[in-house]
Amino acid sequence: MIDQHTWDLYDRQADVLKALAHPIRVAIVHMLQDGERCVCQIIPEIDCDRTNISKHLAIMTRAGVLRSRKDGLKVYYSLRTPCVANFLSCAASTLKNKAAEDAKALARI
Amino acid sequence: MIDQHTWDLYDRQADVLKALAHPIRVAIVHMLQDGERCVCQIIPEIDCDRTNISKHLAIMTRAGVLRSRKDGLKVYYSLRTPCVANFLSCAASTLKNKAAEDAKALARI
DNA sequence: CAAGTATGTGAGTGTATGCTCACATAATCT
DNA sequence: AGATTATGTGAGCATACACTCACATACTTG
Repeated sequence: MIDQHTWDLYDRQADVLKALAHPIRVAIVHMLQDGERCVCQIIPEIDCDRTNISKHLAIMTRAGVLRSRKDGLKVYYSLRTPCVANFLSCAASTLKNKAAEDAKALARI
Repeated sequence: MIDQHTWDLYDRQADVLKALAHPIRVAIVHMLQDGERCVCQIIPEIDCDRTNISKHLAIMTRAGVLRSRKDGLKVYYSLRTPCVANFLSCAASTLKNKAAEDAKALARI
């Protein structure tokens, strides 16, 4: 049986993962892989309501995935922990792997 | 502007992350780090409804995170892509990192 | 083949999440 | 100071998700 303290940890780890589990947030993390960007650079790349992006940035910041820095009118966001970028490539290889196994399974039929 | 094909990729990457973004599923991935387990081994570790665990396993399998293998009455689950285990340690260091920065920010006040 | 064991599924309900709109704040510029 | 630009926030609605219960399937064993 998993004890309460361990569940708390799993809860918070899940929160970090939740913070990345949305296509728009994946896109933002992808953009930030090459360094910090201000909101005004992120908005034109992602075709959706401005305030929506603000909220996605807030979610990731609250979860500890992003860090923000204000410079004049602009707010710059960056990845707080670079390892989160690996999530994306691992997710990609998971998809590839599954596609390959599914194809093999079909071939067997 | 991000094109449609790239959004499709982000969508599917987000699906993989969603498949891990739940405390129970984090716990299961944690268990499977040391190798495959049958459902009957997972259930007693996690104190919740049996059918609920079935559904969480189905979600992760559909997303390509887990693989299942039937042996007699039992079904054994394992990680399809070992790199997903890194998610947990990266999530943990994200939490640690954020805590450290928050503490530093408080100290500055 | 009947009973038992291990696991999966569909329907219904409650809660959480995402999105948009109107409004708020904060720094800059004239 | 007043106007403008960049960003954030709260309320309300729509959708998605997690959970439970009753039921279904599939293999095994007497």
